[in-house]
Amino acid sequence: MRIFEDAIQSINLQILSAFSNQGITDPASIEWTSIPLVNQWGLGTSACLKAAAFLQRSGKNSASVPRLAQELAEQVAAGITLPEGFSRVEASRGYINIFFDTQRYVHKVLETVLSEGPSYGRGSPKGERVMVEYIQPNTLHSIHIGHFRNAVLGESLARLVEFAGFETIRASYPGDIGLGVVRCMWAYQKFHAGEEPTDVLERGRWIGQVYTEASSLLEPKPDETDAQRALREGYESEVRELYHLWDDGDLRVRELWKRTRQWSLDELREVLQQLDIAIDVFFYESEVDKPGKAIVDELIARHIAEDERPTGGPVIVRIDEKLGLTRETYRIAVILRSDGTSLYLTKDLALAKIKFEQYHVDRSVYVVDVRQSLHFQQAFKILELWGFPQASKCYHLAYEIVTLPEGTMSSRKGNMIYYLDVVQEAQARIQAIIAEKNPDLAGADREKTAWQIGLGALKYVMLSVDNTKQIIFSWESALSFDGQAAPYIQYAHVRAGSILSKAGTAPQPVLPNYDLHPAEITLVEWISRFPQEVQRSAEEYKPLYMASYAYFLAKAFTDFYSACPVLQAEPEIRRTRLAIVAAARQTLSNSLRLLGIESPEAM
RNA sequence: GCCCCCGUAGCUCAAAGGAUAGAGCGGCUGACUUCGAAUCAGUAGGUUGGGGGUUCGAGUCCCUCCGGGGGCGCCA
Repeated sequence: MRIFEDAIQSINLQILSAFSNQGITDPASIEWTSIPLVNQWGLGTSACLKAAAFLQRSGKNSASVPRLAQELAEQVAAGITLPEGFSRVEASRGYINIFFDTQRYVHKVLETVLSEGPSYGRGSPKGERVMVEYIQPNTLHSIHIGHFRNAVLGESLARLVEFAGFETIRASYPGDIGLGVVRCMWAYQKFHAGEEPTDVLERGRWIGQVYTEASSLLEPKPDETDAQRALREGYESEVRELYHLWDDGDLRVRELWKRTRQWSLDELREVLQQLDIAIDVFFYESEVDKPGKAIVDELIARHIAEDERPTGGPVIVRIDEKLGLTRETYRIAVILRSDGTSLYLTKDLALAKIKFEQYHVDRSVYVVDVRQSLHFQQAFKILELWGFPQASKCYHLAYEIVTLPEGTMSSRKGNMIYYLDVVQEAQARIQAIIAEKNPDLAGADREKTAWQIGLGALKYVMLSVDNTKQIIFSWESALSFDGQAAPYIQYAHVRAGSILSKAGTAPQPVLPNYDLHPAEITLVEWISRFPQEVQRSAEEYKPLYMASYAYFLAKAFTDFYSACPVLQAEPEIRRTRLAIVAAARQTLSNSLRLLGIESPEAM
């Protein structure tokens, strides 16, 4: 909800009515953006340019569009009766610009922010239920920096969608079964049974190392000897045997599986708590294994899938053929192995059905890295062929992976960057900085603050880059805390808080009675844009917009801070500025919260 | 061969089809006796990968080429 929305609506109607008097039907609605290049506060619209183009197109006027637009703008502007809250209207270069009565506008913004507080910017209920699925780590792995990007992105998205007014369900989908998990179980029982450490975080990482070892033992080597190959193939058949035992529900294998799996889930729970992520529902791959197989049977019966098992093949869906596409697009999807065990896709089909039928979701968002794009295109198309209308409401939020300067991370190469190491290093460095810059902040307070800042900085690194772009991780850049980074935003929040606590009096939303400084106006304008940014970020599933906004808001505050004295100002000015500081602090805090980043009181 | 993503300042990245493409880092010059300098002021740096097209208007949309990354029947 934009401030002065009703007044803007009345202006829109006046413009549209002026258009329709001249037979102009395009544009059908008026859009406003902030006016660049002028040091006055208002909104501008290019509606007359569109209208002029319409007139020319329909042959009603042959003048050049810019000239015609300017004439129209002058004519329309002259006929506008400005509602209360606006000071003047002008026609400029084909645009219509309306200017706020700055003092009244500032008053209105301050009133809104200070009365709504933490709810400032919350959208009205949308009446739709959104499920955000994120955090799909394989068990028996440890959480690495790629999982971190996923978790941070998904959580921010969930917060944005929720705050924007959607009923939101946070779903996590740990991969607790599959070939990888079985390989690791195999290596554990064969080489490391009983060796595990007791500490929760240590144990999660330890089993991750066993996983790496298993991968390397089972990986074909280009220069392997016959004996090595025979050994590896022997291992491989042991793994397949183990998978079949799990599949058949063998009690001992299931017990081993549950025990090792729990180590990873314990680590996951710990990490989620650290990241301040409260998952509403955990789906496990193992739970959708059987339902998935039932679905395969159904798809075969309905002639959507083809069973090639009689001839030694798997169960497949010829998607392009079913859709009548001549160019290969969705290709052929394998939905069940020839030996009858399930695949990723088998299980995802079952999970989608559960989301639709048991959770009644209107929109289903999957936060999963870009390499799974084809998988999701296939899954959504199969759902469509299967007859789920909700398939069109499924959205794969594909994000690019986190790589290293020397290339991709992989357990095989042994160059994994683990979340726990990075966050620990970040906290250590921040503690050192606090010790130097703010020695008074000590002990447990220093540790807590260092945690808020260190983790916040890492989260911001993940959120301030578009999800379509790779992040090349280096310790150097990830742990750089200067400039456009979370600590800058947090610092602005702290500075604002410091002024308020020194002021002693509670800020009130006063009506300013002096000419506001440009830095004051710019800051209040940024504050006023917050609700729109919330909606935009949520509707386009782009936490980046909020990350970017938060920085510009902080920058506007910092500019104000260095240009406008608050506590030493004349009483009337001081009262207004205190309210602006309070509103800025509140909006900074709300923005950071939507990014999943904490707002420290001191730093 | 087919599909998807990316290409913007030296580097990392922003930019609602709109008015003169913006930040940070790095470079250079300055500012702490001031509401704490995790900061600020100033300065340098661009034919938005090339070429066509649509539009009154294109970094943004379409086509094409180049360069980089990813994916493509029984891994997830």
